[in-house]
Amino acid sequence: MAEHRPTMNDVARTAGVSLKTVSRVVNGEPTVAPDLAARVHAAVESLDYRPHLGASMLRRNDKRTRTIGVLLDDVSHPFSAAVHRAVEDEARARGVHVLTGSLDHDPVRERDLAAAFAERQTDGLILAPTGSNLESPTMPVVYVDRPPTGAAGDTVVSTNVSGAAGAVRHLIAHGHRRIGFLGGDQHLSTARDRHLGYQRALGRRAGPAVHDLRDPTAALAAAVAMLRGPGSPTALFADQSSMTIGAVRALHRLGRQHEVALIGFDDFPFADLLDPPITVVAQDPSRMGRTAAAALFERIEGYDGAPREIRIPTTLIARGSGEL
Amino acid sequence: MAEHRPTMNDVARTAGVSLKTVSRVVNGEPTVAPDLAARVHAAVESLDYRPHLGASMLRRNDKRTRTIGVLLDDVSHPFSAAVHRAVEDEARARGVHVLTGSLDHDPVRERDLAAAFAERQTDGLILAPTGSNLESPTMPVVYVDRPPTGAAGDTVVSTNVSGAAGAVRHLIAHGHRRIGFLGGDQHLSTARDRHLGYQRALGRRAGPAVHDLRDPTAALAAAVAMLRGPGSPTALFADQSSMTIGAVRALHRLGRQHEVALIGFDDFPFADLLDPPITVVAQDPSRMGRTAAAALFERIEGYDGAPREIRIPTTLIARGSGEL
DNA sequence: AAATCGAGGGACAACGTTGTCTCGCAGTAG
DNA sequence: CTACTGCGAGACAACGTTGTCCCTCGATTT
Repeated sequence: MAEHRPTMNDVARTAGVSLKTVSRVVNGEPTVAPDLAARVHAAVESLDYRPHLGASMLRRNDKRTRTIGVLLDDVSHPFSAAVHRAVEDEARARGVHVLTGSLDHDPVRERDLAAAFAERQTDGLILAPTGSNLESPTMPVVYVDRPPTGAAGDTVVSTNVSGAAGAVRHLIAHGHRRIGFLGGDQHLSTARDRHLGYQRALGRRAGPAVHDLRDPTAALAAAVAMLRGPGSPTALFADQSSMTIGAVRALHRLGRQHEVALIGFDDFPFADLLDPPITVVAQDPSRMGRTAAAALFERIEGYDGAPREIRIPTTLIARGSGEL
Repeated sequence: MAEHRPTMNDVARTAGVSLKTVSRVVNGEPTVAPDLAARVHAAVESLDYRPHLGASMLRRNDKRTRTIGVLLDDVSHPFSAAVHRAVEDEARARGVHVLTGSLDHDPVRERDLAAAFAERQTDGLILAPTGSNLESPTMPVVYVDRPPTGAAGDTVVSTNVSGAAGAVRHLIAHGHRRIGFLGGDQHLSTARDRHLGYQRALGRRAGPAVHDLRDPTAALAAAVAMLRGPGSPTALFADQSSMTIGAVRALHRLGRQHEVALIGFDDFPFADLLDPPITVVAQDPSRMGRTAAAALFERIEGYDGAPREIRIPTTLIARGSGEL
């Protein structure tokens, strides 16, 4: 015959009890006699019965799916990956599973995936917003890395302005006056905030700045041009790790890695093994992920306070490249 | 009133058609008059109706959930993260979503998560097996990075033996005779295979070997001990990136990074920026992920051939640390 | 010994959707 | 003018599970 998934009815028949009793046992209700429960468990084992999640969800439509969605820029990027892992750990502690997606800063993908997750009835969403306006979400959402545009919700961000300002002040304290800025996509508030911190620390002395760099290669080219140009800076500030990598490559290519200072925003692996070791403003992506997950689960549990902005402090890790 | 999710019935009422017609429109059946379809679409929009996935799955129980599971060692590890991203891209191209989990080499977690995903009715699973015996899975599974124990299935692996042997032969060709081995958990076939490649290339000349190193710190200590001990090797081979990092730190700490050669299995970010740049046997995790996903989708589509072992070639990237 | 009580367990309906069947109606042929 | 065809659309049942209600049966009380 056609083999079909065993149902509660099948279990009930082999255990010699009623359908409802099986349901009780499976759901752990206490009002079942021990011997019956044992018979049911045995039948479940022998048939390899698994409850049909769809049917269960249908009947008690209040039930959580115990699944959340996590939409980040790129799950293979170290920052996103660390956030993802931290969220997963928090979720696991609560028996919740995680659906993931990489957005690559594409608003269309953001909208599609958010809608798909909504349809799948995830209980909530952790989102690194692309910056386009989003429709008001149909489930709890916590934003991470940057605030949403055109919506409100709990947001977990790094202290971008003060972190960048601290880095630049560190350079100033070591005697630098001409400090170049290498920045990514200005549509993202992180890039804007870090540039703002840079400007605040320098005031009128703000040096050459290049924005909207797409990748390390673009940053490399921009850094080389900046260092060869007139009024060549004595120090560089890079607003994210891919910019920092480009800057490192540029300095090595020019052979000036020991005479031009460099501080990067966001730590990266092996920064301490380079020559010179790279001074960075470290974010704490694990803590950001944990915090975002904790906030999301509070919302899922029903907390209904005003949107919160949670700022995770950055740490200046002086390794030698910024103190030249 | 209690606000509840709009149902097809609500849509039917506002559109002034029957329940079934709404079902037809939502499912894109062609036999609906255009004006009715338009009315239904308008009603769907205005009510923000979303089909209830559970109910849908219940009725047509053949339907795919269009979700797969991906269980890797640690989604924040660069190798796993790259595999994950590649799988996600393949899945997206097919309109499939991805549930993730990090196993941390824990067989309990592997079993729990695989069972949970099965219950959620994922269409398939991509798994980096922990090495414990697993029960025969209830859905298509493709193994990645290493083959399963006590089960059979499509498996996507790197050419571990020949890759490691090639690296060691590279060292031999540059005059090295005493070559130390730094290896991870021998329960994993990757560690065993890479050690086997090392042994094959060296034959009777196999040098000092340390196994079961847990992390870079352990590898650092082992490398220092090895280099200070009698018959100190002139070259090191590290069987995975965390071992390589430990070896790099050890060489730097001893100040011998320019006199002891080093080749690591698995590339890592910025290996080319270190001093000296690190020669590695690069895996291709993106291709492994894409290949695994492609194989999984073939299985999901019903392909039922014998289990395949797909070997993804490694590439020796000579950067300077292995040619001292 | 009769009445009461409580707990275990079963019958039944309902969740939101889709497959099947049927019906109505317009268009066409006989 | 009737009969037939075909297509669009509605009525109804069914998917597997859980909530509600009720019944049974043994134990306790008076």
